[in-house]
Amino acid sequence: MAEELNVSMSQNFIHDFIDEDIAQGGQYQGMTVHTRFPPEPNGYLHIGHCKALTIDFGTAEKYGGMCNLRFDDTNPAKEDVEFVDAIQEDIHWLGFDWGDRMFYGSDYFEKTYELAVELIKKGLAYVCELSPEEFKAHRGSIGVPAVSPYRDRPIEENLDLFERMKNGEFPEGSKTLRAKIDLNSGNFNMRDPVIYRIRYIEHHRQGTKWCIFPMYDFAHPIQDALEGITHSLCSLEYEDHRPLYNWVVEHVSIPYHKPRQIEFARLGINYTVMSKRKLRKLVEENYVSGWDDPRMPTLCGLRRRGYTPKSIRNFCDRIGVAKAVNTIEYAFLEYCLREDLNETAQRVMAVLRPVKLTISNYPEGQSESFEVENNPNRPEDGVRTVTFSRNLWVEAEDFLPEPIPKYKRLYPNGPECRLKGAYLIKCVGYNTDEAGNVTEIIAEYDPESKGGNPADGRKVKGATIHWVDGATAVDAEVRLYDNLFSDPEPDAAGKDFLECLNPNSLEVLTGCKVEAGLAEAQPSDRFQFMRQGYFCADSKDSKPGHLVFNRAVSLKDSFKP
RNA sequence: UGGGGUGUAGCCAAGUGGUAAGGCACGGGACUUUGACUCCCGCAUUCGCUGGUUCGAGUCCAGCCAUCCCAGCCA
Repeated sequence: MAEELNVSMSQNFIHDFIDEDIAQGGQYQGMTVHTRFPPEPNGYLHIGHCKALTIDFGTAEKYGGMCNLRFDDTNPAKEDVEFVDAIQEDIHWLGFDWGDRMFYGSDYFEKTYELAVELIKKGLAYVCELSPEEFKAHRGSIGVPAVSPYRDRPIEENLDLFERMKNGEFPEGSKTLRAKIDLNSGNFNMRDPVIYRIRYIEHHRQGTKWCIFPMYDFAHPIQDALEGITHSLCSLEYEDHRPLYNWVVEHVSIPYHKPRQIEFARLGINYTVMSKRKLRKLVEENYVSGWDDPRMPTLCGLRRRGYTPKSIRNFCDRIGVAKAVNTIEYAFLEYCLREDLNETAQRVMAVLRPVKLTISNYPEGQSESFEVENNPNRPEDGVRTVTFSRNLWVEAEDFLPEPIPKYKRLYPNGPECRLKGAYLIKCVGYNTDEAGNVTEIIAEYDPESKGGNPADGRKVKGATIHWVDGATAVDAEVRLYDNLFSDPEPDAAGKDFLECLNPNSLEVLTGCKVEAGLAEAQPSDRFQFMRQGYFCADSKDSKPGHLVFNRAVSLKDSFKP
């Protein structure tokens, strides 16, 4: 199903680490590099996840290994099946394939429990009865060690208590299982971290079978080891957890091998919120129409917005992989899209802000048709037929009563311009309403320039202008989007991200003229035109298409009124 | 002032002791039946700062500064 995307991963510091591991042999001797992509099913995937996806799948592929898809569902309070399905769909849409290696962290609950028991038997874990509040009070502080009065409980007693925790004999929050590591560590993750907690919540897969759930720090390394993952790639905020990750791998008996965690910086894009918590708020409180609202940075949102899988993957590959906190400019994402669209998009002419153009010397009632190439870069894409008559619609900004410097479009006695694919014209006048708004542009055409080619071969000074035929053009309801956020950027200091919502982010225009050929194809669709020059159909099932306007308006401009 | 990271151009980013790649953005020009695309040209005498080692330092050493993450029974 995945088309050949031709996106290859370039060498980065993670590869350097892996190369060292392979060169040194040791625990990686003879092993194939395997990675995993471990989303927690508590939201939709966004473009930030695509960076991780690209790194996880790309690294495995580079070394001839596999990348597993594993749902990290060890916290029953936050997870839902809705997200499990959506996540799979989005990963496939991007073109990544995990084959038959899809797992759930919760499928390892039995094994994880056994390993916890093993830890207890080794004297490396104990049941603690501190309440959450007491736990905080006993946590210690910088330079002050943590304490737990239950630390030296006999092994037999721990075993008994832990089993009874599993059997549901104790209320939530009353007991935890803690790893016995170092109450003095400057790294608080090592101050006897909780590795199991009691939760009487139905799990989306396990139902009510369990009432104790392993913490991420305990479950993740075990899952990695069980699946034969050699390199567990994650984001920077887990650096502090690596000692704990290694501790678990070291002290738990999994005959397989010992995976290595490597961290990289997550993706940041300006004017874009990447926090799952915040995106969830936007959806739940109806600031947007849903997870796939075209203004969302989710993969399904970007898809509706007209982004192609290839463009997103190219983007993720090109931004690089490093450990420095980064904020990529939105313009770079746009560039990656334009690049792909320019290659593949079927062109069509459209007029967003129509102004009537009358060809005064073209006979009333006459009509003819022209063929226009669908994609000038790909002749094999063929041509489409457009009709032409005396009355046309052109973009309002293609006319000015008084020219400004370097303006080479329509204005009275201005330069000869070409109506794309049709004729050469010269503007001879215009009409306005009482308020002075331009209502009609008057022009004369050169009958000897059919197809836009003047008979005498003279060069055209003016620009080539897009147009649609007033006789056959179809009105479409159009949505013109700005970015969801504007200056100040979301997450700007002291600003709640909701305060940064762009009030103009959704603009509904009607009366947009669309070339007949396009509108006839899907007469009932409401097309959403994006400023960048592409659009997508309103419903998820409709096939996205693309328009290329005569002038692209950079998203950046929309931030500056 | 505890622990863990990171600082190379407006934004990313390569660089692993031999004289600062590349991309985006931006500016200029050519070309063009999309002011698009394409093509040229320009864009860090300097790598957070200060010292030190060296014939030679973005790379090694020391100190300093800035900045991000961590005190969930979240992941």
